[in-house]
Amino acid sequence: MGLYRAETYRVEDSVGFMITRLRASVFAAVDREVAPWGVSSAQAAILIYIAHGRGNRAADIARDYSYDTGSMTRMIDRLVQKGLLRRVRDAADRRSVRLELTVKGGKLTQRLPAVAARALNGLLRGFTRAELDGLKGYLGRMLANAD
Amino acid sequence: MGLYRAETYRVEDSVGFMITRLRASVFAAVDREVAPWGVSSAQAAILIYIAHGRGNRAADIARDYSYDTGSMTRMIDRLVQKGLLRRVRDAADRRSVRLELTVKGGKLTQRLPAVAARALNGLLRGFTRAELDGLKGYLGRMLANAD
DNA sequence: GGCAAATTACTGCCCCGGCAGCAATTCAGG
DNA sequence: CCTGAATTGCTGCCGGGGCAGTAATTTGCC
Repeated sequence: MGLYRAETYRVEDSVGFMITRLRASVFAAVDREVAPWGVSSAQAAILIYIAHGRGNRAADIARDYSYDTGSMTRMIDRLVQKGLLRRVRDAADRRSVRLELTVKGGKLTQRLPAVAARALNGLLRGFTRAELDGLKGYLGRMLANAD
Repeated sequence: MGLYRAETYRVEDSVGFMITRLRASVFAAVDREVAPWGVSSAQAAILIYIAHGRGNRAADIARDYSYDTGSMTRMIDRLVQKGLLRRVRDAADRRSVRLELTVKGGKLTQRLPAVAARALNGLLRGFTRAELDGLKGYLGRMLANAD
């Protein structure tokens, strides 16, 4: 009854394999673009999140990006070590650590959206707006099925 | 001119973010299914490749799956350690190591395609054949743009 | 008010994967 | 035949990410 059957299953035909490969390509493309600024694509996503004022605690990012909080801690470690982010203990709720962009981090982050957009547009060469919406619709439906 | 613009760029709207999330969901779904047999989704893909007789050297798998050969070495290490795979030095070309399924590995691998198919079908609930083809078409076009 | 439950951050341990560099081996051209 | 190039597999090092467990703190409920 399903679309994939055991007898004819080939890894390379599976949508899982294609997505794994494409994810690697997206990472590589964005990494290439942001590398001159000394950050990775995953790090850039964190910086943009904070710069947009969407939240400033590790738990916020972990929730919105579906990340593990343990991974977040280490991700922030790397950004702090690069001098782009600062940890400030929250006086009101002392369990929390507020994340603040340093001056250097703020300047850098202004550049990142344009750079990320360029990388994605390269991968979407030849796509119409409607096709992108169609693709995102398919991805959204699979994500909904995953819950 | 591109579909994404710096001024309106939001990480969660980007197709890159959705693909990253979906890849994690696919991994998690397949991992859940194959976990009872003591392997991961990535390991299952290697075993299926070998069982299908598509090639039996690390370099073959690395090429067809777009993997790094260093990663392959470690992946094979884990499968050998679990007693599912055996390394046999090739007498004809002594640079090569032929990979052979052990009896235990062969028995296990027979089960894997059905299990992987079930996981994918769960993620594709509600998809028609045409929609799956449409999705794969989009993914294929992005992959082609990445080269 | 006091105690249980939830939240936040962190840590250790694991798997996955890229890059660069290496040694052994094979192959191809002069 | 011999030397340089290519291939194969391995290693160290790094970033990314999940899971489980822990300590500190806050919150909610009796």
